[in-house]
Amino acid sequence: MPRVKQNKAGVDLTAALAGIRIDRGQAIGPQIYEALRHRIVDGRLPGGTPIHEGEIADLCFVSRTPLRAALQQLVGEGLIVTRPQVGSIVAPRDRRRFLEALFVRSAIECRIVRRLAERGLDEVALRPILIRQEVAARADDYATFFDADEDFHALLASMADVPNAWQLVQSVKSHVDRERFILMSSIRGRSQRAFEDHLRILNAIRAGDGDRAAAEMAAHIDSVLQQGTAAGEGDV
Amino acid sequence: MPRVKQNKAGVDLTAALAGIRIDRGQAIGPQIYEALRHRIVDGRLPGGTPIHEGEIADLCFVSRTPLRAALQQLVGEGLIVTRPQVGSIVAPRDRRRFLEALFVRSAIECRIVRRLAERGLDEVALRPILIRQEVAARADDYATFFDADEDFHALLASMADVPNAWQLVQSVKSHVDRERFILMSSIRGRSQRAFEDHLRILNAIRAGDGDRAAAEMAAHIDSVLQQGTAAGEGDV
DNA sequence: GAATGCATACTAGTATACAAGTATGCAGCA
DNA sequence: TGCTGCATACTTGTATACTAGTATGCATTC
Repeated sequence: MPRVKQNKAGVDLTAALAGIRIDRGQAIGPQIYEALRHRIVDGRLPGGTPIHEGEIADLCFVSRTPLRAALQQLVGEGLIVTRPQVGSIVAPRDRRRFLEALFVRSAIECRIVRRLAERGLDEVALRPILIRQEVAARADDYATFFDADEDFHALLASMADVPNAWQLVQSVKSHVDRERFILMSSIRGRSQRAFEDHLRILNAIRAGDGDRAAAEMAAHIDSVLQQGTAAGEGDV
Repeated sequence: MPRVKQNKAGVDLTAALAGIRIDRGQAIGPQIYEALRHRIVDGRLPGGTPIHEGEIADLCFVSRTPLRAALQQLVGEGLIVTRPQVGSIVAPRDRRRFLEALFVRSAIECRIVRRLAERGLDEVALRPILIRQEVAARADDYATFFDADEDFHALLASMADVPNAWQLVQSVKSHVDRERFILMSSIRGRSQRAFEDHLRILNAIRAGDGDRAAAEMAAHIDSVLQQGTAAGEGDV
Protein backbone atom coordinates (compact mmCIF):
# COMPACT_ATOMS: atom_id res chain seq x y z
CA MET A 1 0.00 0.00 0.00
CA PRO A 2 1.39 3.40 -0.86
CA ARG A 3 2.25 5.58 2.08
CA VAL A 4 1.14 8.66 0.16
CA LYS A 5 -2.40 9.64 0.98
CA GLN A 6 -4.81 12.51 1.13
CA ASN A 7 -4.79 14.67 4.26
CA LYS A 8 -7.81 16.41 5.59
CA ALA A 9 -6.10 19.81 5.64
CA GLY A 10 -6.49 19.70 1.91
CA VAL A 11 -2.84 20.36 1.18
CA ASP A 12 -1.76 18.44 -1.88
CA LEU A 13 1.65 17.26 -0.76
CA THR A 14 2.47 15.82 -4.15
CA ALA A 15 2.05 19.26 -5.68
CA ALA A 16 3.70 21.08 -2.79
CA LEU A 17 6.78 18.89 -2.97
CA ALA A 18 6.94 18.83 -6.73
CA GLY A 19 10.13 20.19 -8.13
CA ILE A 20 12.36 18.78 -5.43
CA ARG A 21 15.30 17.38 -7.29
CA ILE A 22 17.90 15.52 -5.29
CA ASP A 23 21.51 15.52 -6.41
CA ARG A 24 22.66 12.06 -5.42
CA GLY A 25 26.23 13.27 -5.54
CA GLN A 26 25.62 15.55 -2.58
CA ALA A 27 24.45 14.74 0.92
CA ILE A 28 20.68 14.36 0.81
CA GLY A 29 19.80 15.69 4.26
CA PRO A 30 20.77 19.33 3.67
CA GLN A 31 19.04 19.33 0.29
CA ILE A 32 15.80 18.12 1.81
CA TYR A 33 16.18 20.62 4.61
CA GLU A 34 16.51 23.53 2.23
CA ALA A 35 13.64 22.35 0.08
CA LEU A 36 11.27 21.93 3.02
CA ARG A 37 12.35 25.13 4.72
CA HIS A 38 11.76 27.09 1.56
CA ARG A 39 8.31 25.58 1.10
CA ILE A 40 7.32 26.35 4.65
CA VAL A 41 8.52 29.93 4.37
CA ASP A 42 6.77 30.62 1.09
CA GLY A 43 3.54 29.06 2.22
CA ARG A 44 3.40 26.02 -0.02
CA LEU A 45 3.48 24.02 3.22
CA PRO A 46 1.20 26.05 5.48
CA GLY A 47 1.03 25.74 9.23
CA GLY A 48 -0.72 22.60 10.37
CA THR A 49 0.22 20.50 7.36
CA PRO A 50 0.86 16.94 8.57
CA ILE A 51 4.41 15.82 7.94
CA HIS A 52 4.67 12.04 7.91
CA GLU A 53 8.25 10.88 7.59
CA GLY A 54 7.45 7.89 5.42
CA GLU A 55 5.16 9.82 3.13
CA ILE A 56 7.55 12.71 2.54
CA ALA A 57 10.42 10.28 2.10
CA ASP A 58 8.50 8.44 -0.61
CA LEU A 59 7.52 11.65 -2.37
CA CYS A 60 11.14 12.78 -2.43
CA PHE A 61 12.41 9.32 -3.37
CA VAL A 62 14.75 9.12 -0.41
CA SER A 63 14.76 7.02 2.72
CA ARG A 64 13.61 8.18 6.11
CA THR A 65 17.13 8.54 7.47
CA PRO A 66 18.30 11.70 5.67
CA LEU A 67 14.76 13.03 5.80
CA ARG A 68 14.80 12.76 9.57
CA ALA A 69 18.03 14.72 9.71
CA ALA A 70 16.31 17.54 7.85
CA LEU A 71 13.21 17.36 10.02
CA GLN A 72 15.23 17.45 13.22
CA GLN A 73 16.90 20.65 12.12
CA LEU A 74 13.56 22.19 11.23
CA VAL A 75 12.23 21.14 14.62
CA GLY A 76 15.21 22.86 16.20
CA GLU A 77 14.30 26.07 14.40
CA GLY A 78 10.68 25.79 15.42
CA LEU A 79 9.34 25.34 11.91
CA ILE A 80 8.07 21.83 12.59
CA VAL A 81 6.48 20.45 15.72
CA THR A 82 6.81 16.77 16.55
CA ARG A 83 4.81 14.83 19.08
CA PRO A 84 6.71 11.61 19.76
CA GLN A 85 5.02 8.46 18.52
CA VAL A 86 2.15 10.52 17.19
CA GLY A 87 3.15 12.71 14.31
CA SER A 88 4.58 15.97 13.08
CA ILE A 89 3.04 19.07 11.56
CA VAL A 90 4.33 22.28 10.09
CA ALA A 91 4.38 24.68 13.03
CA PRO A 92 1.49 27.12 12.92
CA ARG A 93 2.51 30.68 12.25
CA ASP A 94 3.20 32.21 15.61
CA ARG A 95 3.26 35.96 16.05
CA ARG A 96 5.15 35.67 19.31
CA ARG A 97 7.89 33.68 17.64
CA PHE A 98 7.90 36.15 14.78
CA LEU A 99 8.42 39.04 17.17
CA GLU A 100 11.19 37.14 18.90
CA ALA A 101 12.93 36.60 15.61
CA LEU A 102 12.75 40.32 14.89
CA PHE A 103 14.15 41.01 18.35
CA VAL A 104 17.11 38.71 17.83
CA ARG A 105 17.80 39.97 14.33
CA SER A 106 17.68 43.54 15.47
CA ALA A 107 19.89 42.95 18.48
CA ILE A 108 22.61 41.23 16.48
CA GLU A 109 22.52 43.36 13.36
CA CYS A 110 22.46 46.63 15.24
CA ARG A 111 25.57 45.54 17.07
CA ILE A 112 27.16 44.65 13.79
CA VAL A 113 26.64 48.06 12.24
CA ARG A 114 27.80 49.69 15.48
CA ARG A 115 31.04 47.79 15.20
CA LEU A 116 31.37 48.67 11.53
CA ALA A 117 30.85 52.33 12.36
CA GLU A 118 33.98 52.06 14.49
CA ARG A 119 36.03 49.96 12.12
CA GLY A 120 34.93 51.10 8.70
CA LEU A 121 33.62 49.34 5.59
CA ASP A 122 35.16 47.37 2.78
CA GLU A 123 33.68 49.43 -0.04
CA VAL A 124 35.16 47.23 -2.72
CA ALA A 125 33.44 44.10 -1.49
CA LEU A 126 30.25 46.06 -1.04
CA ARG A 127 29.99 47.55 -4.50
CA PRO A 128 28.85 44.54 -6.58
CA ILE A 129 26.11 43.69 -4.11
CA LEU A 130 24.87 47.26 -4.08
CA ILE A 131 24.73 47.26 -7.84
CA ARG A 132 22.71 44.05 -7.90
CA GLN A 133 20.33 45.53 -5.38
CA GLU A 134 19.90 48.74 -7.30
CA VAL A 135 19.14 46.90 -10.52
CA ALA A 136 16.62 44.64 -8.81
CA ALA A 137 15.06 47.56 -6.97
CA ARG A 138 14.63 49.58 -10.17
CA ALA A 139 12.98 46.60 -11.83
CA ASP A 140 10.89 46.09 -8.70
CA ASP A 141 12.06 42.46 -8.83
CA TYR A 142 11.57 41.42 -5.25
CA ALA A 143 12.78 37.85 -5.66
CA THR A 144 16.16 38.94 -6.94
CA PHE A 145 16.34 41.74 -4.43
CA PHE A 146 15.63 39.26 -1.67
CA ASP A 147 18.71 37.23 -2.61
CA ALA A 148 20.90 40.30 -2.81
CA ASP A 149 19.52 41.44 0.51
CA GLU A 150 20.65 38.18 2.12
CA ASP A 151 24.13 38.66 0.71
CA PHE A 152 24.20 42.25 1.92
CA HIS A 153 23.45 41.38 5.51
CA ALA A 154 25.81 38.40 5.40
CA LEU A 155 28.57 40.63 4.13
CA LEU A 156 28.04 43.14 6.91
CA ALA A 157 28.41 40.32 9.44
CA SER A 158 31.50 39.07 7.71
CA MET A 159 33.07 42.52 7.67
CA ALA A 160 32.38 42.80 11.38
CA ASP A 161 34.29 39.54 11.92
CA VAL A 162 31.19 37.65 13.07
CA PRO A 163 30.17 35.56 10.05
CA ASN A 164 28.59 32.89 12.21
CA ALA A 165 26.34 35.49 13.77
CA TRP A 166 24.60 35.78 10.44
CA GLN A 167 24.23 32.01 10.36
CA LEU A 168 22.48 32.32 13.67
CA VAL A 169 20.24 35.09 12.42
CA GLN A 170 19.27 32.93 9.49
CA SER A 171 18.12 30.18 11.79
CA VAL A 172 15.48 32.48 13.25
CA LYS A 173 14.88 34.51 10.13
CA SER A 174 12.55 31.89 8.68
CA HIS A 175 9.89 33.08 11.05
CA VAL A 176 10.28 36.61 9.73
CA ASP A 177 10.35 35.52 6.12
CA ARG A 178 7.19 33.52 6.61
CA GLU A 179 5.33 36.71 7.42
CA ARG A 180 7.22 38.69 4.86
CA PHE A 181 6.25 36.45 1.99
CA ILE A 182 2.62 36.88 2.80
CA LEU A 183 2.85 40.57 3.55
CA MET A 184 5.14 41.99 0.99
CA SER A 185 5.38 39.94 -2.10
CA SER A 186 2.83 42.06 -3.85
CA ILE A 187 3.73 45.46 -2.48
CA ARG A 188 5.11 47.63 -5.21
CA GLY A 189 8.19 49.69 -4.49
CA ARG A 190 9.10 47.52 -1.57
CA SER A 191 12.53 46.72 -2.95
CA GLN A 192 13.22 50.37 -3.67
CA ARG A 193 12.42 51.37 -0.12
CA ALA A 194 14.57 48.58 1.33
CA PHE A 195 17.43 49.61 -0.91
CA GLU A 196 17.17 53.18 0.36
CA ASP A 197 17.25 51.79 3.91
CA HIS A 198 20.52 50.08 3.07
CA LEU A 199 22.02 53.28 1.74
CA ARG A 200 21.01 55.17 4.87
CA ILE A 201 22.60 52.48 7.05
CA LEU A 202 25.81 52.59 5.05
CA ASN A 203 25.98 56.36 5.15
CA ALA A 204 25.63 56.34 8.92
CA ILE A 205 28.43 53.76 9.12
CA ARG A 206 30.61 55.81 6.81
CA ALA A 207 30.01 58.83 9.02
CA GLY A 208 31.16 56.75 11.98
CA ASP A 209 27.84 57.34 13.69
CA GLY A 210 27.11 54.02 15.43
CA ASP A 211 23.96 55.25 17.12
CA ARG A 212 22.42 56.40 13.87
CA ALA A 213 23.52 53.25 12.03
CA ALA A 214 21.90 51.08 14.69
CA ALA A 215 18.74 53.16 14.61
CA GLU A 216 18.53 52.90 10.84
CA MET A 217 19.11 49.16 10.99
CA ALA A 218 16.44 48.74 13.66
CA ALA A 219 13.99 50.71 11.55
CA HIS A 220 14.92 48.65 8.50
CA ILE A 221 14.27 45.38 10.31
CA ASP A 222 11.10 46.60 11.97
CA SER A 223 9.72 47.90 8.70
CA VAL A 224 8.10 44.52 8.21
CA LEU A 225 5.87 45.43 11.14
CA GLN A 226 4.57 48.64 9.61
CA GLN A 227 2.60 46.78 6.97
CA GLY A 228 -0.13 45.92 9.41
CA THR A 229 -1.20 42.47 10.46
CA ALA A 230 -1.14 39.65 7.96
CA ALA A 231 -4.37 38.09 6.92
CA GLY A 232 -2.63 34.87 6.06
CA GLU A 233 -3.56 31.35 6.89
CA GLY A 234 -6.27 30.14 9.14
CA ASP A 235 -3.91 29.10 11.87
CA VAL A 236 -2.53 31.07 14.83
CA MET B 1 36.50 -7.17 16.15
CA PRO B 2 35.64 -4.45 18.64
CA ARG B 3 35.22 -0.98 17.20
CA VAL B 4 36.75 0.55 20.33
CA LYS B 5 40.41 1.23 19.89
CA GLN B 6 43.23 3.42 21.03
CA ASN B 7 43.67 6.81 19.36
CA LYS B 8 46.97 8.49 18.94
CA ALA B 9 45.82 11.69 20.58
CA GLY B 10 46.04 9.78 23.80
CA VAL B 11 42.50 10.53 24.92
CA ASP B 12 41.02 7.57 26.73
CA LEU B 13 37.52 7.60 25.31
CA THR B 14 36.35 4.85 27.62
CA ALA B 15 37.24 7.01 30.60
CA ALA B 16 35.99 10.24 29.01
CA LEU B 17 32.61 8.73 28.24
CA ALA B 18 32.29 6.87 31.52
CA GLY B 19 29.28 7.85 33.52
CA ILE B 20 26.98 8.29 30.57
CA ARG B 21 23.78 6.65 31.66
CA ILE B 22 21.01 6.38 29.13
CA ASP B 23 17.39 6.41 30.24
CA ARG B 24 15.77 4.05 27.76
CA GLY B 25 12.41 5.59 28.59
CA GLN B 26 13.47 8.89 27.05
CA ALA B 27 14.64 9.70 23.55
CA ILE B 28 18.30 8.75 23.32
CA GLY B 29 19.51 11.42 20.92
CA PRO B 30 19.09 14.42 23.23
CA GLN B 31 20.67 12.53 26.11
CA ILE B 32 23.75 11.72 24.06
CA TYR B 33 23.86 15.30 22.82
CA GLU B 34 23.89 16.70 26.33
CA ALA B 35 26.48 14.21 27.52
CA LEU B 36 28.85 14.91 24.65
CA ARG B 37 28.35 18.66 24.76
CA HIS B 38 29.11 18.73 28.46
CA ARG B 39 32.26 16.67 27.99
CA ILE B 40 33.49 18.91 25.20
CA VAL B 41 32.84 22.05 27.22
CA ASP B 42 34.55 20.79 30.37
CA GLY B 43 37.55 19.50 28.49
CA ARG B 44 37.14 15.76 28.96
CA LEU B 45 36.89 15.63 25.17
CA PRO B 46 39.53 18.14 24.09
CA GLY B 47 39.79 19.66 20.65
CA GLY B 48 41.08 17.25 18.05
CA THR B 49 39.74 14.12 19.71
CA PRO B 50 38.61 11.72 16.96
CA ILE B 51 34.90 10.98 17.09
CA HIS B 52 34.09 7.72 15.35
CA GLU B 53 30.37 7.12 15.20
CA GLY B 54 30.62 3.39 15.63
CA GLU B 55 33.06 3.58 18.48
CA ILE B 56 31.12 6.17 20.46
CA ALA B 57 27.90 4.29 19.81
CA ASP B 58 29.40 1.11 21.21
CA LEU B 59 30.79 2.87 24.27
CA CYS B 60 27.41 4.38 25.01
CA PHE B 61 25.58 1.13 24.21
CA VAL B 62 23.35 2.76 21.62
CA SER B 63 23.13 2.45 17.87
CA ARG B 64 24.59 4.89 15.42
CA THR B 65 21.19 6.39 14.56
CA PRO B 66 20.47 8.44 17.69
CA LEU B 67 24.16 9.10 18.07
CA ARG B 68 24.23 10.70 14.64
CA ALA B 69 21.33 12.94 15.59
CA ALA B 70 23.39 14.21 18.51
CA LEU B 71 26.52 14.64 16.40
CA GLN B 72 24.65 16.57 13.73
CA GLN B 73 23.44 19.05 16.31
CA LEU B 74 26.95 19.44 17.68
CA VAL B 75 28.23 19.98 14.15
CA GLY B 76 25.59 22.69 13.74
CA GLU B 77 26.91 24.43 16.83
CA GLY B 78 30.47 24.16 15.66
CA LEU B 79 31.61 21.85 18.45
CA ILE B 80 32.37 18.98 16.10
CA VAL B 81 33.85 19.08 12.64
CA THR B 82 32.98 16.36 10.13
CA ARG B 83 34.78 15.62 6.90
CA PRO B 84 32.44 13.47 4.82
CA GLN B 85 33.57 9.90 4.29
CA VAL B 86 36.68 10.58 6.35
CA GLY B 87 35.91 11.22 9.97
CA SER B 88 34.95 13.64 12.69
CA ILE B 89 36.89 15.33 15.45
CA VAL B 90 36.04 17.59 18.34
CA ALA B 91 36.46 21.08 16.95
CA PRO B 92 39.67 22.71 18.13
CA ARG B 93 39.16 25.59 20.47
CA ASP B 94 38.85 28.66 18.32
CA ARG B 95 39.38 32.10 19.76
CA ARG B 96 37.59 33.72 16.85
CA ARG B 97 34.52 31.62 17.43
CA PHE B 98 34.77 32.35 21.14
CA LEU B 99 34.77 36.08 20.48
CA GLU B 100 31.83 35.69 18.14
CA ALA B 101 29.89 33.90 20.83
CA LEU B 102 30.60 36.73 23.25
CA PHE B 103 29.45 39.20 20.61
CA VAL B 104 26.16 37.41 20.07
CA ARG B 105 25.54 36.90 23.77
CA SER B 106 26.23 40.51 24.49
CA ALA B 107 24.07 41.79 21.65
CA ILE B 108 21.06 39.74 22.69
CA GLU B 109 21.34 40.06 26.44
CA CYS B 110 21.95 43.78 26.37
CA ARG B 111 18.79 44.18 24.33
CA ILE B 112 16.96 42.06 26.86
CA VAL B 113 17.93 44.19 29.84
CA ARG B 114 17.16 47.33 27.85
CA ARG B 115 13.66 46.04 27.29
CA LEU B 116 13.32 45.07 30.94
CA ALA B 117 14.40 48.54 31.97
CA GLU B 118 11.36 49.81 30.10
CA ARG B 119 8.92 47.15 31.22
CA GLY B 120 10.06 46.31 34.72
CA LEU B 121 10.96 43.10 36.55
CA ASP B 122 9.03 40.29 38.12
CA GLU B 123 10.69 40.48 41.51
CA VAL B 124 8.77 37.51 42.87
CA ALA B 125 10.08 35.15 40.20
CA LEU B 126 13.54 36.57 40.63
CA ARG B 127 13.88 36.15 44.38
CA PRO B 128 14.48 32.39 44.69
CA ILE B 129 17.16 32.45 42.03
CA LEU B 130 18.93 35.35 43.66
CA ILE B 131 18.91 33.50 46.96
CA ARG B 132 20.43 30.42 45.37
CA GLN B 133 23.09 32.56 43.79
CA GLU B 134 23.93 34.35 47.00
CA VAL B 135 24.28 31.08 48.91
CA ALA B 136 26.50 29.58 46.24
CA ALA B 137 28.55 32.76 45.97
CA ARG B 138 29.15 32.89 49.72
CA ALA B 139 30.27 29.27 49.67
CA ASP B 140 32.37 30.02 46.60
CA ASP B 141 30.67 27.00 45.02
CA TYR B 142 31.13 27.76 41.37
CA ALA B 143 29.39 24.65 40.03
CA THR B 144 26.16 25.49 41.82
CA PHE B 145 26.50 29.15 40.98
CA PHE B 146 26.94 28.24 37.34
CA ASP B 147 23.56 26.50 37.29
CA ALA B 148 21.85 29.38 39.04
CA ASP B 149 23.50 31.76 36.62
CA GLU B 150 21.97 29.89 33.68
CA ASP B 151 18.56 30.14 35.29
CA PHE B 152 19.07 33.83 35.96
CA HIS B 153 19.81 34.69 32.38
CA ALA B 154 17.05 32.43 31.12
CA LEU B 155 14.58 34.15 33.42
CA LEU B 156 15.59 37.57 32.18
CA ALA B 157 14.92 36.42 28.61
CA SER B 158 11.60 34.97 29.65
CA MET B 159 10.55 38.17 31.41
CA ALA B 160 11.42 40.10 28.26
CA ASP B 161 9.08 37.82 26.29
CA VAL B 162 11.90 36.28 24.26
CA PRO B 163 12.47 32.86 25.86
CA ASN B 164 13.72 31.37 22.61
CA ALA B 165 16.39 34.04 22.40
CA TRP B 166 18.01 32.42 25.40
CA GLN B 167 17.84 29.08 23.62
CA LEU B 168 19.74 30.69 20.81
CA VAL B 169 22.32 32.16 23.16
CA GLN B 170 22.85 28.72 24.66
CA SER B 171 23.65 27.29 21.26
CA VAL B 172 26.67 29.58 20.98
CA LYS B 173 27.44 29.74 24.67
CA SER B 174 29.30 26.43 24.58
CA HIS B 175 32.20 28.20 22.99
CA VAL B 176 32.29 30.67 25.86
CA ASP B 177 31.92 28.00 28.48
CA ARG B 178 34.75 26.02 26.97
CA GLU B 179 37.11 28.87 27.74
CA ARG B 180 35.44 29.64 31.00
CA PHE B 181 35.93 26.15 32.38
CA ILE B 182 39.63 26.37 31.76
CA LEU B 183 39.98 29.96 32.89
CA MET B 184 37.83 30.30 35.90
CA SER B 185 37.14 27.07 37.63
CA SER B 186 39.92 27.67 40.12
CA ILE B 187 39.58 31.40 40.59
CA ARG B 188 38.45 32.19 44.09
CA GLY B 189 35.74 34.77 44.57
CA ARG B 190 34.64 34.43 40.98
CA SER B 191 31.07 33.59 41.95
CA GLN B 192 30.91 36.48 44.36
CA ARG B 193 31.99 38.92 41.71
CA ALA B 194 29.50 37.56 39.18
CA PHE B 195 26.75 37.81 41.76
CA GLU B 196 27.58 41.45 42.34
CA ASP B 197 27.43 41.98 38.57
CA HIS B 198 23.91 40.58 38.61
CA LEU B 199 22.86 42.93 41.38
CA ARG B 200 24.25 45.93 39.51
CA ILE B 201 22.37 44.89 36.37
CA LEU B 202 19.14 44.49 38.30
CA ASN B 203 19.53 47.84 40.02
CA ALA B 204 20.01 49.57 36.70
CA ILE B 205 16.88 47.87 35.40
CA ARG B 206 14.93 48.84 38.49
CA ALA B 207 16.06 52.42 37.98
CA GLY B 208 14.74 52.23 34.46
CA ASP B 209 18.19 53.06 33.12
CA GLY B 210 18.47 50.95 29.98
CA ASP B 211 21.83 52.35 28.94
CA ARG B 212 23.39 51.54 32.30
CA ALA B 213 21.77 48.10 32.42
CA ALA B 214 23.14 47.28 28.98
CA ALA B 215 26.58 48.57 29.93
CA GLU B 216 26.60 46.48 33.10
CA MET B 217 25.49 43.42 31.18
CA ALA B 218 28.15 43.95 28.54
CA ALA B 219 30.79 44.27 31.24
CA HIS B 220 29.45 41.15 32.95
CA ILE B 221 29.68 39.10 29.78
CA ASP B 222 33.05 40.48 28.78
CA SER B 223 34.49 39.82 32.22
CA VAL B 224 35.57 36.42 30.94
CA LEU B 225 38.01 38.31 28.72
CA GLN B 226 39.71 40.14 31.56
CA GLN B 227 41.27 36.96 32.89
CA GLY B 228 43.94 36.98 30.23
CA THR B 229 44.51 34.35 27.61
CA ALA B 230 43.97 30.73 28.41
CA ALA B 231 46.93 28.40 28.40
CA GLY B 232 44.65 25.50 27.63
CA GLU B 233 45.03 22.72 25.17
CA GLY B 234 47.67 22.38 22.53
CA ASP B 235 45.33 23.26 19.73
CA VAL B 236 44.78 26.66 18.13
C1' DG C 1 65.91 5.23 -4.16
C1' DA C 2 61.84 7.87 -5.40
C1' DA C 3 57.49 8.18 -7.41
C1' DT C 4 53.29 6.23 -8.97
C1' DG C 5 49.41 3.11 -9.23
C1' DC C 6 46.54 -0.14 -7.00
C1' DA C 7 44.47 -3.00 -3.39
C1' DT C 8 42.71 -2.72 1.05
C1' DA C 9 40.65 -1.01 5.15
C1' DC C 10 37.94 2.34 7.22
C1' DT C 11 34.77 6.33 7.31
C1' DA C 12 30.28 8.65 7.00
C1' DG C 13 25.93 8.50 4.24
C1' DT C 14 21.90 5.88 3.19
C1' DA C 15 18.34 2.31 3.16
C1' DT C 16 15.57 -0.88 5.48
C1' DA C 17 13.90 -3.74 9.22
C1' DC C 18 12.24 -3.73 13.90
C1' DA C 19 10.33 -1.92 18.48
C1' DA C 20 7.40 0.71 21.26
C1' DG C 21 4.03 4.05 22.14
C1' DT C 22 -0.40 6.55 20.75
C1' DA C 23 -4.82 7.46 18.65
C1' DT C 24 -8.94 5.62 16.85
C1' DG C 25 -12.88 3.01 15.93
C1' DC C 26 -15.78 -0.68 17.02
C1' DA C 27 -17.87 -4.11 19.92
C1' DG C 28 -19.90 -5.10 24.13
C1' DC C 29 -22.34 -3.67 28.05
C1' DA C 30 -24.97 -0.91 31.37
C1' DT D 1 -28.34 5.55 23.91
C1' DG D 2 -24.01 6.46 26.05
C1' DC D 3 -19.77 4.75 27.96
C1' DT D 4 -15.95 1.67 28.57
C1' DG D 5 -12.42 -1.50 27.11
C1' DC D 6 -9.85 -3.63 23.69
C1' DA D 7 -8.00 -4.64 19.12
C1' DT D 8 -5.93 -2.54 15.34
C1' DA D 9 -3.52 0.59 12.53
C1' DC D 10 -0.30 4.09 12.26
C1' DT D 11 3.26 7.09 14.09
C1' DT D 12 8.02 8.17 15.48
C1' DG D 13 12.25 6.10 17.67
C1' DT D 14 15.91 2.70 17.25
C1' DA D 15 18.93 -0.88 15.41
C1' DT D 16 21.32 -2.95 11.73
C1' DA D 17 22.70 -3.87 6.98
C1' DC D 18 24.44 -1.85 2.87
C1' DT D 19 26.74 1.76 -0.33
C1' DA D 20 30.12 4.68 -1.83
C1' DG D 21 33.83 7.71 -1.21
C1' DT D 22 38.56 8.54 1.03
C1' DA D 23 43.07 7.66 2.99
C1' DT D 24 46.84 4.68 3.46
C1' DG D 25 50.39 1.44 2.73
C1' DC D 26 52.61 -1.65 -0.23
C1' DA D 27 54.17 -3.37 -4.52
C1' DT D 28 55.79 -2.10 -8.83
C1' DT D 29 58.23 0.59 -12.00
C1' DC D 30 61.27 4.12 -13.66
